[in-house]
Amino acid sequence: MALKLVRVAKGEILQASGDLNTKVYEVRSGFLCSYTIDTKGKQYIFMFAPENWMIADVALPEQPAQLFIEAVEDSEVIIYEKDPSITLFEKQKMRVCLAEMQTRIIMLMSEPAIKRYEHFIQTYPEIVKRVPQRMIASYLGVTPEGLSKVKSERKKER
Amino acid sequence: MALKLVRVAKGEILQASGDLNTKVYEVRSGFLCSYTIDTKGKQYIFMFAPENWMIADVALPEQPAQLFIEAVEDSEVIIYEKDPSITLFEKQKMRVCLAEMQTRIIMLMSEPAIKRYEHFIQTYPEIVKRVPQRMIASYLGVTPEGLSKVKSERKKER
DNA sequence: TTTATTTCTTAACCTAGTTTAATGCCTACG
DNA sequence: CGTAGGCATTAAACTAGGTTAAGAAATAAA
Repeated sequence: MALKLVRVAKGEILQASGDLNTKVYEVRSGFLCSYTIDTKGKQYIFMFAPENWMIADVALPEQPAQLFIEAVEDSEVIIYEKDPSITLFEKQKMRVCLAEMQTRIIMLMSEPAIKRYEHFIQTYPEIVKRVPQRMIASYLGVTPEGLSKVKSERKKER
Repeated sequence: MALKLVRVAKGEILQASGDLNTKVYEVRSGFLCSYTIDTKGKQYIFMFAPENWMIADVALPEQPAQLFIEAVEDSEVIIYEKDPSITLFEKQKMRVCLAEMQTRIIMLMSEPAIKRYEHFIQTYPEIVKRVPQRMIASYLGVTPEGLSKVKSERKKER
């Protein structure tokens, strides 16, 4: 399997939405994330990937990528060519990712923004320290303003 | 790997939320679905599984299941013990399911209910024929009333 | 067929979260 | 040092969709 180690600087884009032959990225150090952008230019964080995580667009192989993959911090990344692909995904790391997707869909449907936020900071306290809040808001499916709002409402209640 | 073929009647529950050692189900004939229920008793469809689909709770193995798995029609189901598990998931079928989860998260965050609905009936016209609309609404993260509403608003616009 | 049960739709009201815009805060950079 | 760009917070106005309730329509059961 083709394998490559690259260094990317903060802000660099490893893969863009629309790209064909997407790849699988493993973060050796640093921090990546994936996201989409809608027609109005609004960004939606899809996944965070700190050290030791894998990140990829899991759209079907013939399809163009739905996601951008970008470095949130300077990072060292191992790039796997996707072809023999899913063999990677079955590994433990991918299980965590799958489970996260499941929980996330459920929460997007059934929990209000504040609950999703509280769950997130409890589950991923280290990520909270490393990305701006607006990215967390985006990951949770709320606007930064919306998150600020529900947070301050929650405070008042006490 | 332990393997079992069972017949289940419509409405039968193969696995309940909270169950340990969850299994993987392959639908030979009929139709299954998975869902959660919140504290108020409201149901949220997580996945549909017509013939030849696989369905499972992908929460981590030590964790209790988040999902119920239930027969929407009388069905024949192959049950796989989960242990050697992910080997199954990597198969093509699971890719489709993964891709669907990705698209769904993106759409839950970025598209209004009506767009999600239109995408669904276009992508899965056969499913639309087989399940009541309230289940589709639930899958899309809207209430049945909400779906009726946006549908009739869309009609008026023309 | 008649009855019972579930499903779909409509309507009035309500709320969580969006949008837009302004303000203050940092941090980076000249 | 000052200033420019990104980030967080707040507030006012708005809206998509939720909630509740009731009626119509379709399915299933008897």
